Amino acid sequence: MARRSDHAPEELKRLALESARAIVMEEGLRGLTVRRVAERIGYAPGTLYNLFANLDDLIVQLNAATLDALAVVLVEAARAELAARPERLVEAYFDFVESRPRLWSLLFEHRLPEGEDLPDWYRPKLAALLGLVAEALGPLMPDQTREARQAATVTMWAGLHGISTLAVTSKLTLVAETEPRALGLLLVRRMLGGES
Amino acid sequence: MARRSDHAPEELKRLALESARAIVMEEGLRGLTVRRVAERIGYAPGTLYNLFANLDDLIVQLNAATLDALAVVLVEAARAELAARPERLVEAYFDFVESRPRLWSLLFEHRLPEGEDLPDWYRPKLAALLGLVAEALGPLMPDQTREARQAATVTMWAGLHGISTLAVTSKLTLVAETEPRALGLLLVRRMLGGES
DNA sequence: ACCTGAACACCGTTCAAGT
DNA sequence: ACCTGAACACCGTTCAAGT
Repeated sequence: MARRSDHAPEELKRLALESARAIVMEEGLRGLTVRRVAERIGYAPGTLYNLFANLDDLIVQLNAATLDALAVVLVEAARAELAARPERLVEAYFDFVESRPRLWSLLFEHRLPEGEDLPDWYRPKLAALLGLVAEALGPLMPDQTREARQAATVTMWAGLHGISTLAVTSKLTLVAETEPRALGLLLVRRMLGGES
Repeated sequence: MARRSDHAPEELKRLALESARAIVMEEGLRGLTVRRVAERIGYAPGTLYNLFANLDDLIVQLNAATLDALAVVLVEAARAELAARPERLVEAYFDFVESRPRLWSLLFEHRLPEGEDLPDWYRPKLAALLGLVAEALGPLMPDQTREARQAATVTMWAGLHGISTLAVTSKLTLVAETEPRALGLLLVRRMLGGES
């Protein structure tokens, strides 16, 4: 058999990524298999290998879409007036994580095989997110060198990631009596040189 | 056949965990399978189910051993005189991560199946590590309430985790021109209220 | 050009049968 | 009491054969 359906290849890819997203949102990485995605879109498993190099490639593309969605909410938060930005950004970040914990987890739970690197088009997405935060918060660190501002931004970024990861895997709750987002805000304020 | 070897069950468990550790150090989580561990210790796959509930249980026990090893190096670092502790702790932490990146990655890459919780004996290990850091650095935050000190400690802990994770998965290098451990030290100093 | 379905080489886990 | 080996129900991936 062939040409089982009349989906254009781009359409089919979109469908596959959407099915994968649904599976991850329901069951996390453990539930995501090539065969289940194929079944969900009504094609044979082999068909997915016309659309993606392999399962890792599919996951990386799903993660890229998640990063794009995160960028959208952070851009919105960065529109706030300068003084409100730290809080708004932290709120937006944690809202995002808490509204799709498994999708967000996939961003860091998935690792490429030993020796494989993220594709070239992926890294600019990461850099853009960082740049967005740096631009939004940079004015709050006026007396710092560019290098110092960059270091502070990256540290905030990684720190928010760490707090969220531990919170999502419940490795924080039993050890901290403070809400993750309060810790995030504390981190950002201290990194900005605030005394709060 | 039976009683293939004369290993006491505790000895056999130790051997299995050691084989698992070796596999992870060489190939990471992706290379770690029940069948390969069994082969490595010279037993049938089914035997491992006499020693562990399943593969997740084996991994959790391996991770517990990793946490114990981390505790050892942090205790040593915490012996330094008060002013040197932040730097010594950060150095010890990153030395640990960089000397066994895949073993350390396993701590966070592995997730229990949906709805399963870490065993009761695991959480005190986490709490003890946090407590160790809190005790070592608490005196550097004398004018803070107990709650504030705890929040600061947890934030540092999660932040170091975030920096290390992103560094190990090379999601930091292309975006930061600063060494991970320098970012870690920056984080800790700022969280302690330093102006550096 | 695209898709199928079977095949291959793996998995985790269970369990009757052996000692 | 402990271990084996086969079985079961899955995997990711490939590829000849079909349209």
